[in-house]
Amino acid sequence: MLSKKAQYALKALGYLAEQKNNTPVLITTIAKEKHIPLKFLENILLQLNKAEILCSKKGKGGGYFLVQDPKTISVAKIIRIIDGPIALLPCVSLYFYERCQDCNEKVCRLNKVLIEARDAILGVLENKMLQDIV
Amino acid sequence: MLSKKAQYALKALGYLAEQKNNTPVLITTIAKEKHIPLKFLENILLQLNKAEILCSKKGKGGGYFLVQDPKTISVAKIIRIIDGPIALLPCVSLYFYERCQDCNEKVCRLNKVLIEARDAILGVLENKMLQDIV
DNA sequence: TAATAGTATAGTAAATTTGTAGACTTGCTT
DNA sequence: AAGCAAGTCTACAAATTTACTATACTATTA
Repeated sequence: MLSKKAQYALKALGYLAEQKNNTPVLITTIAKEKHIPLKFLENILLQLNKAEILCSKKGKGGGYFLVQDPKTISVAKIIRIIDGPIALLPCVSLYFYERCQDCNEKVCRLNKVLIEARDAILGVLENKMLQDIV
Repeated sequence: MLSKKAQYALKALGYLAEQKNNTPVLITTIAKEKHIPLKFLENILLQLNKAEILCSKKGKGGGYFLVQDPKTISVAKIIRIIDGPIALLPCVSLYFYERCQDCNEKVCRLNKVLIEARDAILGVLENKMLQDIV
């Protein structure tokens, strides 16, 4: 399941993607519009900023705005930045891979099943873009 | 991601599915063979027992054994019993549905995307059986 | 009836999630 | 250059969940 944080991130990014001319929006505005706790949202936006999904402008008239075209940011990418792996176990994760102890991946049948499951869900989430959820 | 509990459940059920004649196996044996903390495993097996995935026999010569054919128990079912929803949000869960506040499902585009994602992953997990992971 | 083996309930420690506080930095405007 | 607007950073704290433990109980069978 997605965390609240990831849900908030998707909502906030959706809101930014809706803006005309990609003009800076105040954190406060996003928080109010999307009913997200202000300070929590600050953290989230900062994290997305560091991941270079969005940019900020300080001072008067500042705020957050998207850096990339909403057509090019996948839902999978956003989820990974906030929640980490999409796969059901680390041993089948593409971006957060960790070896299982107690199990030989070459032989493990569960591994094979979960790789199939991962590919199935990524088939959707990698191809759905921010634009598709506004 | 799957919890340890769900991983242990899959391992334990896999072990039971491997037994010839479906003869009762001691919790202690499963715990040792599969390196699962004994008391934790007791809870897990009890939960699977209540969900009617497996049966128990008390007294000498007792233990746990499968009630159903491993061909008929899906990986999805086991995960649901232990971890609950497979979907990414409650508002797209088939078995653990809860309405979103703050969002109209009829209009919400994220809802549509996550339903697609759910169907994709269930396409795999509902069709992979316990037998497929031993 | 003693030993075996599962049942049930509650508790606890660690980790994670969710959210808060407050001081700090940067940049715009006058 | 002053002063305010707005994002940055670090740390903390409450709530929840996860992973695991303890203990007492019940049912079965030799």
